Amino acid sequence: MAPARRHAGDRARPPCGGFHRRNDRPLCRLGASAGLQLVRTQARDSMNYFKLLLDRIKAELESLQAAGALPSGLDFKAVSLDPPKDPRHGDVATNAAMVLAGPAKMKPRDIATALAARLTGYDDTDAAEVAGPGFINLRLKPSFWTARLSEALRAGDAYGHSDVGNAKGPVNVEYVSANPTGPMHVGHARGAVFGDALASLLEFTGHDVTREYYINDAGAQVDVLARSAYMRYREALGDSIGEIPSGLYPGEYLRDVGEGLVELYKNRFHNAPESEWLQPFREFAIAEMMGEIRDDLELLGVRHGVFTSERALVKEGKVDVALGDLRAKGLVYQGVLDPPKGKEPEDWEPREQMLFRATQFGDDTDRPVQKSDGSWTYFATDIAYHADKVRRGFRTLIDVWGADHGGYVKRVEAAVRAVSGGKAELDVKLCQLVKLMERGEPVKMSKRAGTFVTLKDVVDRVGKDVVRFIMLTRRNDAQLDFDFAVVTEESRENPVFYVQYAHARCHSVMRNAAKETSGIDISPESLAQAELSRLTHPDELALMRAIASWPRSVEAAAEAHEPHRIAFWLRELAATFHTLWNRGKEEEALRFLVDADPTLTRARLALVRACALGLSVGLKIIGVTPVEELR
RNA sequence: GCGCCCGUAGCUCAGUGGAUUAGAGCACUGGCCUCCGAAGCCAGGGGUCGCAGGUUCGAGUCCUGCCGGGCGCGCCA
Repeated sequence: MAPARRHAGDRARPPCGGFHRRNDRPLCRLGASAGLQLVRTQARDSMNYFKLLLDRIKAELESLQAAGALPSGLDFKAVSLDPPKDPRHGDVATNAAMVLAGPAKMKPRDIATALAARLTGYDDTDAAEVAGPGFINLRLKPSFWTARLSEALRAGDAYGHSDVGNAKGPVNVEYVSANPTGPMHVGHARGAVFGDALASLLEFTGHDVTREYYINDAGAQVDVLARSAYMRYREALGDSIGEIPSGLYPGEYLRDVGEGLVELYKNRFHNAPESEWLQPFREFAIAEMMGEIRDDLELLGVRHGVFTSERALVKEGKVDVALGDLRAKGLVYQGVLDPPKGKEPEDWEPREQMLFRATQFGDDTDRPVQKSDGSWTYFATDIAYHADKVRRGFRTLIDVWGADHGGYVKRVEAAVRAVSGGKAELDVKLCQLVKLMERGEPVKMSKRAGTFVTLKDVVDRVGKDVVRFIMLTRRNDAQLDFDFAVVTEESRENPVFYVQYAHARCHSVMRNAAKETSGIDISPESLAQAELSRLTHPDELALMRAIASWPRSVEAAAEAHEPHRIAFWLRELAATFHTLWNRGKEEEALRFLVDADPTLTRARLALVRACALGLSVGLKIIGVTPVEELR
């Protein structure tokens, strides 16, 4: 298995392609963040209706205090508002009475009754019922939901956008970071999509995000790459090289590199010793591989803003500096590790080496930072790399890795704590395996047999949008089956299709409206003025609720660093819409376009428009192009 | 052996800082197209949330142990 260390990818033939030739500029920054072209809005109130109602509840609690019905000096922090599991319990439920009962030295039900009485007084509230041990279940009137609908329409493409991330400082999302030794495979695609979607999600919630790729161009593997390229170089010069020796990369993809080397150097290194060609060949091959990786990432619509070269990091002495700092703090020392517990390797010998005190920061054992030849270990450069991120001002670091690097998490987390003095936090997101399937049968992959499925193969076959969506239909830490048959199917089983279909249907309605019903302005701004009180059917309300849940869902997904929630939310909204659509087939009065009643039609178009808006905003965050027509 | 992740309906999986009677899709059964896109929708059955303890007024959710699966485990990246 290729030692691809992290997953994910991104691309575009480098405007900053010269990173490994110009050591003076290891970092290239392309300002543009890919994906969303979001309207930057002024500080805006959150449209999260849970927050809105929570504020209301806290205000009423204060009124109760002012009235002497509740002791003063209570902390309302634990008061929360959530959707009840059972819809029959109303629209939202608060635990206020229960969490305050203790501190207030009152019975939960007494607090609940008093609070409920006040909450009933609002125009948009139908009922506030005390239930169970002291919950207050709120039932909201349609006017509450139409107000949310109107907000959504007025917000347009910025619906759900918020500033909650502003306060958290710059965030660095490092993803893909595939080794520049060969083409990317499906596993990389998952990391690429995950990282990119997460970055977009964070941007959408007001975070200052940098998308970063770490180029692992300093290890022994890139020497292997250079030697492999040398074989292909000789091959291109007409030598009969036979089978690629084991230990080198046999891939056909290096033939182009060999030819490129001939073009560049002619036969200059044909019979030269390795010491002469290793470095130039390495640089050339790495540049070529990174070019391919960037091209592949471009296919997926993934673009990083910053590429950091490991080799440059070392050359600039950043590792020496970082380790020197740690040494000065007494966090690096010469020592001998205990053998791994339980299973002792046969060739185990106690060995004195330079160690980082990872145990002081939550790791299980201290970790070596220097090899016996005096060069730094991979971990040492990683310490320096993360120290550099901290130095650049990031306080939240997110690394997206393949699950096979799980054993590495603790030590890097420890390193980040150590180099930042606890000021920065690292969240490592591990992406589990992707299993390629064909109608339920695993697709066999073997690099040797040439049945290796690359990222490009997959994207070429099913398209960028399908790959992106499917990669987010499972949590990152769960294995994912990617079935070629299913993901190209046009049925409910295929979530990409299902969501796109809902979006297309919305636009179909609007197209018909523009065509058949003259004089209706279907722009969101105009529809926000529609007489939304005409929307009263339970399924219409259900759709309004689904749309209204967006701001809270985005915030929660961003906070949890879980972009898959966006994909789930989209399916939910699509399902709610399909239900309402079909209601119109059963009952003609529920169709969206009612010729005899333009006012009603306008209100329903507002609902459809907002639904399309929700679907498209969500799709854009995960990098899927919303389509207005399927065919 | 140690560490991390996972274990929810026959299958694949959600479950939002613990809270009122645990959800969806698939599969299975039965319905819905002279009608805005039936590529869709509706209805029905189906679960000791791996097991055992613990914390709590309350645990799928937090803690401990065990069982099962995945990944990793000193100068590889």
